[in-house]
Amino acid sequence: MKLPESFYQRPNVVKIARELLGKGLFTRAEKRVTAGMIVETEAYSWKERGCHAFGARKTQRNAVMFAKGGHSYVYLCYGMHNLFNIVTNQENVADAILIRAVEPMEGMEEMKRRRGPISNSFHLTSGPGKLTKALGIDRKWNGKFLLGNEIWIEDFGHKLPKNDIEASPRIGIDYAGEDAKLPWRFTVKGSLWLSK
DNA sequence: GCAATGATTTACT
DNA sequence: GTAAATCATTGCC
Repeated sequence: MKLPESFYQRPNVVKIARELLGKGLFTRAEKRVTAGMIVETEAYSWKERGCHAFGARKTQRNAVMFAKGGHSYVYLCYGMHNLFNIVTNQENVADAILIRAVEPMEGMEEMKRRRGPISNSFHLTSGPGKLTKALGIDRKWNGKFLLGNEIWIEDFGHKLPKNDIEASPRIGIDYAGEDAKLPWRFTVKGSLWLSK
């Protein structure tokens, strides 16, 4: 079943990031459904430098982070990669969770088609820029609500033992200084689909 | 108005 | 291991 609105609107973004592991991310693009199990997330909060909305600075790009929890935040990085985030917390509190990797579940052939014939299946969704391409997410998906029929997250009853979850520092945000060391990255231990 | 740069991926040395 | 690709957003002039 789909995760309820209330799941995203709780105040502790780090806790939500951890709980998203093992959940299913579904998209319906070009009339085809594709889905993957979330195996890697990172939490971002307006209180630390790693976040686009650091210090509650609102800009045109990150405006959707200030919406209430349960919206999607998609933006372009390095000029060519769409990164997918989930907005959490209450309205005007800019917290978000970056989905860094998923394990393919449904629509494998469709995802391979979008990614091109070159990449083998293990590289299909093992990175934030790759999974958005595989699932058909691009910047037009920014600001969508995660309870519609285009994109949503399901709890499909996957059992994830607590000791299979690992926390580590986030990746690629060296510019954030001390905040870069926060152990706000969560991964499923031993998954073959983690980003490298 | 304009230059700097990034929550990355890929290919090549 | 290193570097290039490539562009919207940002912040400063």
